Amino acid sequence: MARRSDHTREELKELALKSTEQLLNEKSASELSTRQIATKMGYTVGTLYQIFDNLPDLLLHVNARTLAILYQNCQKLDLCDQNAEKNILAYANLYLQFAHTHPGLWELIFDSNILADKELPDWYLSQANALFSLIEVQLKTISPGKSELEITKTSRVLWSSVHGICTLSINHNLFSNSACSSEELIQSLVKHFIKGWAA
Amino acid sequence: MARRSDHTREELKELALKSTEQLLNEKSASELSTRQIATKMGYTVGTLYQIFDNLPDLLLHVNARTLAILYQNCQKLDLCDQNAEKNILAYANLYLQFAHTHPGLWELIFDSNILADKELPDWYLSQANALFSLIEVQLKTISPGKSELEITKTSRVLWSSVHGICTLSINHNLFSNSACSSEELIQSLVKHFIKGWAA
DNA sequence: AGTAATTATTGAGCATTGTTGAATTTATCT
DNA sequence: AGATAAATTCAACAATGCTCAATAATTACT
Repeated sequence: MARRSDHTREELKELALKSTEQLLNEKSASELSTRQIATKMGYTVGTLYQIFDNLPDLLLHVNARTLAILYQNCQKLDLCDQNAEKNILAYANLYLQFAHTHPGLWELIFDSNILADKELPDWYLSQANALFSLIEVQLKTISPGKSELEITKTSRVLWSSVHGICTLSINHNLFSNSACSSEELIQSLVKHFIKGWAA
Repeated sequence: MARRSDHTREELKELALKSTEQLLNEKSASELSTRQIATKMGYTVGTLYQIFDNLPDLLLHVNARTLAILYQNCQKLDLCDQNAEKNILAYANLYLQFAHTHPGLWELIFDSNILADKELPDWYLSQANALFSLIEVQLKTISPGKSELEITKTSRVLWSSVHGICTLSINHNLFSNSACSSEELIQSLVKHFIKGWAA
């Protein structure tokens, strides 16, 4: 039996998230189980349910950390002051690369089944909005004249489109026979869309 | 006990697919179960496993029918000979509307967990390619000079992007606080991308 | 220090899942 | 009719998320 003073509540939370993230490096989100996570922590399921409401709740917290890491990585990029399109492409490629190197974590963010259609809490939505803001900043330098709503809309279009390319090229191989890499697709998207949008 | 001459093998297959499709009108793909499907058919699970290898196999056949319906709907559209951009937008809106009116069927197509990462068979991939071809036809009328590879690539970009917008606006409400409808996002995408691409 | 109250942890138990295979029922053929 | 073949059923298995009484460990109090 794990001694109850081995970890504080906070440490247990951290331990649970870390264990889940490790498991997601080896297997897909749908193969996760509470017993597996608990075992990896060195505890049993009961303890898990003392920290999180349920599995979807745990996974939501994993997702929050993933979004935070994505945001941090975005901020580490050394952007080019003169070329906003280049910056947006850098963001997009970072997104794509993250999806490739951490497919488990990435899939989990968009797996609506596993998250059980819970209403996303505000603290979670603001994290997502922070990522949108990065693109909006760049869009404003391209077309300072456009309205705030137009900037918002366009950031959503770009994000969703990049996301769609990641989804279809990673999870599903509907494109298998074609010789187009996802990098090429994303480059085409960003280049042509911004060209047409800024005109 | 269902009499064994009640349905032929083919009729059972049809019955299973129809029952699954009906269930997907009421609940999401992750809530499906073999026992539920069998009950709706008026049979038990064993019979189901005589027709399909397993649940992923059954769902793959459901998806094939969904793709076929999508393709049929696309062909029913009365296209405008003079305006390829308009046609592509019509395809995109049809796609979006289908996702809205049949969320269960639509989610299932892209649920990699439920399909268990099976290699997609050729007959399935060709159905998907048929849909791509529709867009390629339109793209060629816009820019007859572009190479075959460029046309292929661009159809993938457009499809994936439209798909991404559907995904993020239907399954997940990351955009909840913004006032952008998915129709607007798709219109922006198609309009600006094609403008920049054709230039 | 010793006992009582509190809190953490466990693990058996419940309903449900996909899948299998032996038993049973139904149809066909001689 | 009797035998063979095939379709259908259902009990069983392992694994799932989650719960809750029992147990163990720590703290509080006298």
